[in-house]
Amino acid sequence: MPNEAVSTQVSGTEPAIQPLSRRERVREATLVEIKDIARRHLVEHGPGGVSLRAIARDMGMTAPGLYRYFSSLDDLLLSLSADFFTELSMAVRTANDALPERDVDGRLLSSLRAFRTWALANRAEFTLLFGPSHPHRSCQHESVAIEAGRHFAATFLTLFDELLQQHRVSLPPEDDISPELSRQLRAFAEHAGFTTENASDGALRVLVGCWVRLYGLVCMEVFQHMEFAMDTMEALFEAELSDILSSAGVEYRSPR
Amino acid sequence: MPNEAVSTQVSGTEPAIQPLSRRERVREATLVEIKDIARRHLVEHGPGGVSLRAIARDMGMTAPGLYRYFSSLDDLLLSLSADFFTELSMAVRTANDALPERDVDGRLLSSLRAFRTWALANRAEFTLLFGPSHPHRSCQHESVAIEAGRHFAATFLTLFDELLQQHRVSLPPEDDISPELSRQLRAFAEHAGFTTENASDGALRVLVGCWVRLYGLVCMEVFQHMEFAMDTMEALFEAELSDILSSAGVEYRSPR
DNA sequence: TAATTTCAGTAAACGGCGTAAGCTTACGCC
DNA sequence: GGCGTAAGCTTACGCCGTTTACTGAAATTA
Repeated sequence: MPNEAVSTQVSGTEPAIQPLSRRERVREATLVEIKDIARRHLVEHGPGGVSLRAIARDMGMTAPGLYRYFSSLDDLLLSLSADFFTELSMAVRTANDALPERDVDGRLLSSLRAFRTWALANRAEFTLLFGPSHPHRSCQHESVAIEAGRHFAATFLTLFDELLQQHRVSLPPEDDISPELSRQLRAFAEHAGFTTENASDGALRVLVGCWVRLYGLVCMEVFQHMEFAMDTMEALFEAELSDILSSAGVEYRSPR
Repeated sequence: MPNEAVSTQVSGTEPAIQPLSRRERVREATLVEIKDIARRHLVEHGPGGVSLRAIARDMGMTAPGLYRYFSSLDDLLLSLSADFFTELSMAVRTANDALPERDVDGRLLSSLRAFRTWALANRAEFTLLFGPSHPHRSCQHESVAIEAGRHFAATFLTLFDELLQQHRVSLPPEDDISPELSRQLRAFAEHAGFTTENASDGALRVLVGCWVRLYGLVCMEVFQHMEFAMDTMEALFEAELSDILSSAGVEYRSPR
């Protein structure tokens, strides 16, 4: 039994070393080729414009062959989603790491801008991640993508957590938060894996408020619902960014 | 030439009286039947789950026959979009008209809640209107839908205008608005047909800010990106609504 | 080395799709 | 009664996802 593989890997993170058999190496290569081509089609024709047959044709093979790699078209798109989430996470983290650690404000600004930048440079991919969810395949365990999504969320959550560590966030008055809202905020925190001591209801309220605003802003731009009037929404984004962050006690600085 | 039709109609708004020939009546009936069934499919299978063949099958006819009514599937969906925009406009207007005219705050609150309510009761329809735009058919003159969309926007714009008439909106400091942003805000106002004297840069800034937040909030709920943590986002919506409107000088009141 | 298992990829087929071209048939008008 | 218009049909083309049964080569075992 030479070239034993995958038997004692650490977890899903990294395959420890690389005792990949030849079979497994070529399989891995085919897998990434499929995903590369699928992404190209996604970018060129949007979600819904991705088809197994066209992908297979581009690779010089037949569609049923792809079923050795993905159990369905949906499965392929889910796998792509996972990739995109980690790519987006990396983009944000990179922007974050470009600034000195103690400059929390700068890192936050930079991270949020990186989110928008990635979204605009990868509209179709963003749509897949943050656009309308499929009607039938509900949010239920689409393991890969959901896990990557959680990981992406953590990127922002830790950043926000750092902000909380420093006193500065001005929290909304306690009685502004209804019991109902409080319950839902705590449920959110739990499911998102945000269980710090610092996470008071007020802090969660601010966090979610910021996220919703950022999300709306970027969606509007990516989905092009202002296209008829604005060529780019950069200026509006910066203005809103300033507002959003000031609600979290962060001092705005213009980019560059 | 009895039963003369459509010769002297006022415009696209209403066919004046109803000198519709029998032919035209039955055609009209078929047309609404197609759209009714299409909407059912849209609701049941989402956009992308609407197919001419399935619609035709449900009506007991064949797909090519539908081309007598719509020049393509896309054309049908566009026509549906237009209908949905006017339906949504009506829902908002109805909520607005339920309160006394001088209660601007109340009418605004009621209108924004009606927007969310309609969106949640008509997820698929909302997605068609406000979800990702098709990649290839850019926003270019999709006449019917674009016109209905403009009409919908006007619903909110007039409401906001009333708010401006009364001094109360506290405008952001002038120098908070970059020249770039100013230019884009004015472009937006012009394209949206919002040309009141009251529309200072500051006012436009507040208006667009409110709209973006409302949009993001409702998108997040309709697209179910918080589903994993929150069953309903009602509480969060009310909390954000309070924030949003306070930025426009409107006093929040809880519903009912 | 020979036998055997595993598995990537194929061909054929089923049912579904949007759409174009050409034909039939009935309604509405003179 | 005759005729034009247009609604709806048939047929056809080329896409699509997915299933089934198969081939043949590589990897494993003996």
